[in-house]
Amino acid sequence: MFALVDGNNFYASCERVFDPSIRHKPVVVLSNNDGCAIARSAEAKALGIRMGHPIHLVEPAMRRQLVVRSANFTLYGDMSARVVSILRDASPRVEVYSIDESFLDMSGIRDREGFCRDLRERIHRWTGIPNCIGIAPTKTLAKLANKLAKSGQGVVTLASRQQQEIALQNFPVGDVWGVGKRWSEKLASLGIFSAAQLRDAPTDLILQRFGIVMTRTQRELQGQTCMDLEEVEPDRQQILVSRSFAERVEDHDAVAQAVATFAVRACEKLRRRGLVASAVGVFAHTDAFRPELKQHSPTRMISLPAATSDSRVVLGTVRRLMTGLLRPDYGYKKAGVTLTDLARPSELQGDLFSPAAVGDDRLMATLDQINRKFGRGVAGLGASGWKPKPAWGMRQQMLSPCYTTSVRDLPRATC
DNA sequence: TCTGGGGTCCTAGGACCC
DNA sequence: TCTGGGGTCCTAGGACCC
Repeated sequence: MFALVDGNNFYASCERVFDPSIRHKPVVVLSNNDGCAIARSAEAKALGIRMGHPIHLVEPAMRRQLVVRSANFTLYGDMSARVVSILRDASPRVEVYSIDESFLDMSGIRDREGFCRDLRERIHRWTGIPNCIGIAPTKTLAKLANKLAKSGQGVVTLASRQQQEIALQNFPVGDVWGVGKRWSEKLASLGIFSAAQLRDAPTDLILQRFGIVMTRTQRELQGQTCMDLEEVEPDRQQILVSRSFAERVEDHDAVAQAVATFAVRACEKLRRRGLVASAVGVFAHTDAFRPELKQHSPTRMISLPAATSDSRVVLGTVRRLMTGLLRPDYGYKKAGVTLTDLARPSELQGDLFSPAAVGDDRLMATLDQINRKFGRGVAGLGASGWKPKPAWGMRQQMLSPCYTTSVRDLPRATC
């Protein structure tokens, strides 16, 4: 039996924890560059603000009613860690599925509903994050139960066949975990509209039309566990750092500096996970939302002679990849760096004549330590350019303080 | 003026091997 | 004239997730 704990409107709720003045207002959190809505409070949803909707397309009159915030992932990540620590305290087996969702193993717990009600209350009281919990024999059903819990009850159990029957009859198939927009359209064309209909559809038809993944979903809806709790996060296969720029950038040096910055950041992520990369890629895009402008989306990838997590090695590679990549007189709107062929250094295949991995681990560890202690970007490499306001910077005009991770941003109480 | 970022898995098709 | 069977690896594209 699984429980899925999910923070309600997570990013919007994080914004509210330290700013009571926006508690009952329609709050919208925007994506990087203040582009699209990526979280909405209940009030904002009620006003019709859709997920992923570009904020500049919202009517000005409506826009004025909203409390709009730039995404503050430092804050959300820290709040998430607080919630997870409560979960780990409550249950020995936890899978952190995303920044705002975790699965818990419910086996051995007699009064599951009571347990989850307590847990829900504790999370809210200790962190300020409202949340809901769904309980069911499979992850897919637990996700479904969680969605039902959002409409008021807070905790929903779908343990018995009877409970599942009523719930699945009325549950739109497009809201089932693993069924996206495309699949739900295709399912509709086959006369499948509800979760119950998908559960009861002929398996060979589902396999033939949708593949193995959907049949797994179907089995999970039938109550058969296909997905276990993954307590240990599997190693990444790829690390990608990319950003859209606030403005189109024609200066190739500025793009190169942006890409260098992303490469350094990607290497930090790589080292943090204890991995090394054997391939490096770069890409850039012009502004796809301006079809009248000249478009160019170059991409390049190269295998390294030896695996590394050394920023200097990756930067040198990135510099070579960037040479001649961009076209003169084109304005670029986005760029990124990918690290692939990731591995643990101990698992690398050696070579008689050259080392399996290269780089100075101690130097990099020192660099990481300095930046952890004194703040990101305190020490680094010159290729990033080091400008306080680079041409490729992000737009973040409504950023909230990092209340929980920066001493300067500690909330103040006045009396 | 303004449109995110970071992942996963599966499948089909082509190149290549013996 | 005739032209197999079995496999791997890679890539691109498509679907999904938060």
